[in-house]
Amino acid sequence: MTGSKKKLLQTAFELFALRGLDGVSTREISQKAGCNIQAISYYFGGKDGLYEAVLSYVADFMKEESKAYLNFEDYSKALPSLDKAQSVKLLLRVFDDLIDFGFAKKNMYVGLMLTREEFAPSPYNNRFVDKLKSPMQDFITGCVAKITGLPEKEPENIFLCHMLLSQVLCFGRGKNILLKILNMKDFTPQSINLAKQMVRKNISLILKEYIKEQ
Amino acid sequence: MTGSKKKLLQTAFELFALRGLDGVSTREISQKAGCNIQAISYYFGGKDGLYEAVLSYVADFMKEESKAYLNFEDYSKALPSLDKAQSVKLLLRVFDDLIDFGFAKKNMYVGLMLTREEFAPSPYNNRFVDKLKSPMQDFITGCVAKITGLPEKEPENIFLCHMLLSQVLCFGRGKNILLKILNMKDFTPQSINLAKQMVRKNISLILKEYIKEQ
DNA sequence: TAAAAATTCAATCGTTTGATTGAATTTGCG
DNA sequence: CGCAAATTCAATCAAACGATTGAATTTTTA
Repeated sequence: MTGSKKKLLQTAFELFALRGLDGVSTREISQKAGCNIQAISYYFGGKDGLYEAVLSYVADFMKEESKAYLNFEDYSKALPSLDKAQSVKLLLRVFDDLIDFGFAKKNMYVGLMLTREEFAPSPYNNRFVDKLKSPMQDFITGCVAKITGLPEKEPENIFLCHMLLSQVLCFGRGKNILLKILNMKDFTPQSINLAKQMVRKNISLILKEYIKEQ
Repeated sequence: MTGSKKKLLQTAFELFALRGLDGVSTREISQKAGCNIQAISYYFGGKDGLYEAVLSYVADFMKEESKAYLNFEDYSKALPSLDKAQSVKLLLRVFDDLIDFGFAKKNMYVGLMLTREEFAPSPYNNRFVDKLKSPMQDFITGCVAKITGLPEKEPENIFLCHMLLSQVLCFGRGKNILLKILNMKDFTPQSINLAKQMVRKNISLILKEYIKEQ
């Protein structure tokens, strides 16, 4: 990939993540990328094409990132051979990783983009859903169903997954709000550990209760 | 308020909630409101003024709505005279109300607007923060601190509040996702009750654990 | 009812938008 | 080198944007 193309993609990525498709003009993008406006048409066929390329870029980044961890397809495959205790352990580890991911500074724009697309999906949103959202969703519902004994598609299981996941993702999504409340500039490793510890504690508490009821 | 002004405000409210300030043109608003473009300048001084007016309108709507319930200032005032069990009860009732609010169809655009402003605050966002967000935040942190015995401003207390609240708000925010997963068109009273019941169960579980540890 | 105020309207302003043109320049390759 | 492909550029386009003008109309008030 040429320098200009890469620079355009990176610049557009950050600007789109911050302000959305309608909030950024092609002129601003090209200017901040240090190249001509026409390059957008040349490389991406236009503004929409650039946005689509950005989404693909983010999806690929996540895929690459998840080679080592957060590989939900592999987790789902491993699930059948695990017992309940092991499933709980895996789920908690995944949540730990998700919190690390959400807090990592280098993932800031990725997080913004994912949140933005979740709230107001663009026509190219399937880039995320297929490669990312669905595998994660599938793993979590399957894992939780296994732990609780609930049918996977039952509303109670869906709601439970939704609630558990929201407790994890709220740290990535609410970073700025939390920093403001805590009157801090950045999260310390200690506070990240605290978040992970609290998630582990509360979620295992909830799951244990479900196991107890069986 | 004249007919045109009201119609403009209502139309702009729905369009801004769905697509944001940059996503809607004054022409579309005035057309769908059934009046001239110039009326926007006449009544609101321009597009930005209209957006500001929409935010005020939403804040007032929430204030009005919360006269009967969700009155966080009153809850905070009542807090000192409550014991721990009563505080838990109040918190759970507030969460119940929040879920009802989030699921109510008539609050759809309000919910979108609040979510949008939370994710990407406009310059007029203080309309919400002052009238709504802060009182809610204050009540919850105070209430939870009282229940758990944690200092109100301690990171652990802040994180806990954040996690608890996220479990509640996730139903309002994730409505569409949930409906899609559940393959449903609308939430039934039963499923709303299920959500409330699960929130009550999980949150009281978490809080009880904190009480136990003291 | 007549004057005044409030409201609505069509027409148009200057700007910004995304996109295109066609030429200039750089790069890769025999 | 010399040619062709790839890339970059300035200049410009039509369309959409928010805003304004000034007249027409309706409503209010005395």
